[in-house]
Amino acid sequence: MRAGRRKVKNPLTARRILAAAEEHFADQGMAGARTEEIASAAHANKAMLYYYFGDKRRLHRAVMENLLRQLRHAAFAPLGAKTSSRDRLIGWVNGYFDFFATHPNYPRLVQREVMDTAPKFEWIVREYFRPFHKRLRSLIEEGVASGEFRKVDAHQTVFTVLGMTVFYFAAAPVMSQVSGRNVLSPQALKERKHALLDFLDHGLMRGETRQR
Amino acid sequence: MRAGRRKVKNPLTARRILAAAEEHFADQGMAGARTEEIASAAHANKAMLYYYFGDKRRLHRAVMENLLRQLRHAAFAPLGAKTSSRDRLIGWVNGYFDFFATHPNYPRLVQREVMDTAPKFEWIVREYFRPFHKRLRSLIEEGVASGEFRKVDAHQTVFTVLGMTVFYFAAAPVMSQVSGRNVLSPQALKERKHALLDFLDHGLMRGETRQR
DNA sequence: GCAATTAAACTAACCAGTTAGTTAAATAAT
DNA sequence: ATTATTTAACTAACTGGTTAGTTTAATTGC
Repeated sequence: MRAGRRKVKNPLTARRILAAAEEHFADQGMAGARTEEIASAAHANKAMLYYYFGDKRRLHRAVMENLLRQLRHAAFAPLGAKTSSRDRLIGWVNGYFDFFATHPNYPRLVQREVMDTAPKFEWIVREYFRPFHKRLRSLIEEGVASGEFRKVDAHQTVFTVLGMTVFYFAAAPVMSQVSGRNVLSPQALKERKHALLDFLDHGLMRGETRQR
Repeated sequence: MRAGRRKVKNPLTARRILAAAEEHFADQGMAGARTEEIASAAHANKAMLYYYFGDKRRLHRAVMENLLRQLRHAAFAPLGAKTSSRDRLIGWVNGYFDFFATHPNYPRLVQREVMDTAPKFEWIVREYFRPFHKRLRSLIEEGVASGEFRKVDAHQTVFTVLGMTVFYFAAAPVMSQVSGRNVLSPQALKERKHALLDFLDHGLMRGETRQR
C-alpha cells in the first residue's frame, strides 16, 4: 500500500501503535485500556499489536521504557554540569518540568506505576527510579554541605520536590476542571514554572544563595 | 406493625464489603479491581455486593463518598479557627497529613480520580474538590494580604502544597521500594511531617512571620 | 521469496451482573 | 406457646457480553 518499505522491520506502524498505547494507558490505565481501541486509534489491525509487541503487558512495558529512556536523556545532562548546586538543581527541575510539559502522558503513566503495591515493576525501580532518586539526593546533599541550601533532610526533600513537580501534571485533567481553565496551556505552564522555582528557591536555598 | 426481620442500620456485611472495596480500588483501580475478589476479601457472597450497592460503579462511589465525608469533617475545622493565617494553614496541612496517614487508601483513590480525563466525576469536583480548593486558596490569599505570607500566586501555591502533601502518600508503595524502608512507618511519618512543615514555612512564610 | 500488512473469523478465558431458591429472625394470629 | 407469615440476609449456580490473544488467507512492495 505504501511506498518506501524496507526489509528491516518498518517501525512506522509500531510507532503509531506505541503512541496510541501511550495515550490509552495514561488515560485508562493498564487494566482499563482496550487492545482493540489502541489498534484502531493507531489505524492498525489488532494483530499488528501482537506482531510487534507480543502481548499487552510487553506493549505497556515498551511504552514505559520508551518514555523513561527519553527522560533519562533529557534530565541527566544538567546534573553533570560543573556549576553550583543551585544551578544544577534548577536545571534538573527545569528539565523535568519541560519533559512533563512536552510528554503529558508520562506523569500519569508513572503515577499509575508508583501507586501499585505489587512488586512486579522492580525493573523500573532498579533501572530508573532508584538512580534518579540517588542522583537527586546526592545533589541536594552537596548543596547542603556547600552551604548553598538550608540544612534539610535530603531524603525528604527529594520527595517534596518530586511531589511539587509531578502532582501538577498528573492531576492536570481534574485541576483544569476545578480551576476552570486549562492548566496545561502555554501561559499556565509559564506561570507554574515560575511559581515552582520561586517556592523551591525560598523553601530550599539559604538567604545568601538566593539572588534572583 | 409489619412482620419480618428488622433491617439493621449499618449491616456488618455491607461495611466489610466497603472496606474490602476501598482496598481493592486503591490498589488496582476501578477497572482493575474484581468484584469476585472484593467479595471474597470481605468474606461475603458476590451477590451481596449487588444487594447492598447496586453495581460496581455505585460501590466505587460509596467508597469515595465515605472517605470524602470523613476528610471534610477532619480537615475543615482548622480553617474556621480565628487564629493567624499561618496557624490555620499549618492546622490544615496537619489535618490533611494525619488523615492520609490514618487512611492510606485515600490518596491513591483520589489520585486515580484526578488523573481521569473523562468528566464523569463532576460530582466529586463540585461537592468536594472545588470547595476544598476555594477554602485553601482564600486562606493563602488572606495570609498574603496580611503580610504573613510572601507575595505568592495563591492559585499555584494551592497546587504546590497539595502536591507536596499528597504525592508522598500516593507514591508510598514504590517509594518504600526505592528508599528501602517503609515510608509509612510512624517514625518515617514523623520525619515527613517535620520536613513538610519546615519546607512550607520557608517556602511560603515571610522571614518575620517565621518563628519556630 | 520475504517482510509487512490487512481483514475477519475464531477461542478460551474472564467477569459484571442475575436468578432462583434458602436461612434466620422478627412479628402476628391462633 | 405454637404455628404461620413476613422480610432481610444470604448462597450457589448460571448467563451473556467482553476481551486478550490466535489463526488463516489474501495482498502489497521489494
